[in-house]
Amino acid sequence: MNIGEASGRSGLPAKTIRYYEDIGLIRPDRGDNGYRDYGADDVHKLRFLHRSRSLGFSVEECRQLLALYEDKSRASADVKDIATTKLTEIDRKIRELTELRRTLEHLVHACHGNERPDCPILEELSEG
Amino acid sequence: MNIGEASGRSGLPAKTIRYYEDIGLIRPDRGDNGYRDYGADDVHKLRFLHRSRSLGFSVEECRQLLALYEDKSRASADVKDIATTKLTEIDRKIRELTELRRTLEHLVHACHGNERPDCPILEELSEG
DNA sequence: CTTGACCTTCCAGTAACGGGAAGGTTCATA
DNA sequence: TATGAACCTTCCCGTTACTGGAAGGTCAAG
Repeated sequence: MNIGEASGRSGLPAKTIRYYEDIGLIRPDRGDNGYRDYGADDVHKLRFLHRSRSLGFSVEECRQLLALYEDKSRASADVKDIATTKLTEIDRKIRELTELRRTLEHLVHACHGNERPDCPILEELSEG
Repeated sequence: MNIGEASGRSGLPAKTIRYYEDIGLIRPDRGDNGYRDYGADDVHKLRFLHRSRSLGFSVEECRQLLALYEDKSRASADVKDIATTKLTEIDRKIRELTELRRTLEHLVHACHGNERPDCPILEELSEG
């Protein structure tokens, strides 16, 4: 199938699919006309990539996961390590954002948001 | 003062300070030797930038905040609008990450992480 | 035979810097 | 006075993961 259909089936934009080929994640066949030709397994990989990217794995992590997925002799512990590390990162991000949220909300509440020029938000930003 | 001292006082790397100049956020004087020469107000602005960047405002938002900060006739409502929008964004990010976290944790718990090649994480990634 | 929807490659840009090269300046020390 | 370290300068490339667009080839329908 052409890239348009592979795009439709995988949910990834054609541009992204070409990019994934550029960086060596997939290697579709080519037709006589030069068009890329995707098989069912290619689409399967693309869906795998789509899903793991949307779960917050970086492209390089996806490359590792894909390699593990294709290596029938790999240990599931390898995969679990990657996912656990990612979980820790997500936890940290959530903590940071929550802290940020608290500070920002404090500022927003302190500002009366009227026509007068005095603004506690700017004052705190300039001193903090 | 030279860029090194401005860096030390503002907490921003010298590279970042030069970058902020490139994109027009600050305009320090220059000495006869070509060195940048920062005054107390420059450092003040740099600290303002440092603080607002660390609160999650983009550089362009910082540019707006800085303009508002320097515009003595602005209404505090303008500032509050920017901060409130940012707060909404942060809330959305926290929600997305929390959802991600839940899915990933589910996967990690489902994986026994032993030497056998079957792995629920990879299976779900390839189907999801 | 033409039109429009595909497809191709390549080039450039995004956000916000960081690394490092090549070279000038300043200051303390031998 | 020389010299070496520690500054400073500009410039260019690399990062992440794409996205947009230009210029041009291909294909199916009418």
